[in-house]
Amino acid sequence: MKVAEPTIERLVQYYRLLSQLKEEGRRVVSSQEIGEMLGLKASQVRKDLSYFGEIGKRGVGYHVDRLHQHVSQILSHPNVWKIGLVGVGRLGEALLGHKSLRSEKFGIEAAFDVDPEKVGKTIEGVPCYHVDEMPEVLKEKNIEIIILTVPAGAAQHAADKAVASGVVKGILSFATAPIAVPPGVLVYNVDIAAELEKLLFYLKSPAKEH
Amino acid sequence: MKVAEPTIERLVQYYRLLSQLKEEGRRVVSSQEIGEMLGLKASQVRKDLSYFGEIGKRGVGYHVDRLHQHVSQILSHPNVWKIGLVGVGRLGEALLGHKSLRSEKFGIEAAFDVDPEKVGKTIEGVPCYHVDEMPEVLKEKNIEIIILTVPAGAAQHAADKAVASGVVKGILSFATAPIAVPPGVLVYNVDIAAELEKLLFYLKSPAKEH
DNA sequence: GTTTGTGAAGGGCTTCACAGCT
DNA sequence: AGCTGTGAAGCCCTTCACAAAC
Repeated sequence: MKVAEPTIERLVQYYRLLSQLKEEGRRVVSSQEIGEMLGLKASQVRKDLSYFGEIGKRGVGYHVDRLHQHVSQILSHPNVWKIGLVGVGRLGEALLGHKSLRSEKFGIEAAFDVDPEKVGKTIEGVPCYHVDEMPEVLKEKNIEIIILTVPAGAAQHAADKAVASGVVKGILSFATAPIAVPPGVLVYNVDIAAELEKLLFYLKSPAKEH
Repeated sequence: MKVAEPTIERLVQYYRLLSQLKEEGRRVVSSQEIGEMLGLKASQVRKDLSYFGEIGKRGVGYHVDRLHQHVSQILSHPNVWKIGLVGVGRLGEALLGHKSLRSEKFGIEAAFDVDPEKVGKTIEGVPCYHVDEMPEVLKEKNIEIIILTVPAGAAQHAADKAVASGVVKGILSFATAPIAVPPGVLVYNVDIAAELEKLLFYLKSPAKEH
């Protein structure tokens, strides 16, 4: 089954909204209502949800509990992902303690840095190792995901070292530098500075509403 | 002139790369080379750069200095943007000290929180005010951009308060909740948890290389 | 010969519009 | 009558391919 990336992004939003509606005791919701709450067209919502089978009831809408479980199923994975975080600077430390990076579905199991002040300590409940120990620790703990929060200049080197372990399948990078990886490894970039620059550009030249 | 959002995002990358090439003393670069360094097709690079006039030399390539200045011009703005950061938690504090959010083109001028421990202090060189003081401080300092790093539950309220000042034009939100703003205010979202979920989804069901 | 600039083609995501259930 | 599911249309961005410039 082929699913577009924007659809997956919205599914995460649907999931959050449905969790909330469920808590509020809401039983049924329409694509129209979901759209209004998330700023999307109703047709977009229906198309997204229809990719994974007919789940709504025509003339009625979507049953909140049922849809919640359905979306959860789509986003679920068989095993619990183990994550390693490389670069325990301010941003890295912030992410180590970030609530949305803790769940029953994944968790940060190890941190890595070069600072002797940090190596050997436990930060936000996560043990910190030296970057040189990465290959062994990643293999030992079977860590398949890496969060990269190192300075741009160190990003490629850190990525290489992580990938060399042979167990890393995906990297979420916050570095403002493009990183190259061998085929089979998936990289997503979160470029905070670029997001800000985009915002500033469209504020300068008023064009469209995002 | 109509410019696509993905183009602006890439322009930021071109700018960074050109700054680096300039420092290395490089004089000329081709679209092919830029593409290889950033992981883009050469035709994409040329199309992006051509939106803003003919800047390359056929048969030669792009003059690094000239192109650097040209891209800088495109991304530039007449005034220096002043930014306010709302929510001095771990993530907020990390962003206050983040190098890529400091430049001659913009800067964080004020932080806001409700924690009495933080209000009145100067954090990473930025004075911290109480959230209740936002309207006056924003107006006084003429702060037009807001970075939102508050918990999801507080995001809409904080956004409302900031927008109520009347001077805020753009919001960069890190909250995992959609925020509604009146027309004329531009919102960009950085959803870290959603990026991670996307990565995990495509790792589960091996599909395309990003 | 080399590399840019660009119209045209291609591909992918969104929106429309309506058939199909309830 | 109300709302979903979906083929078709529309729109936007990327890629191609080649003429034009050096």
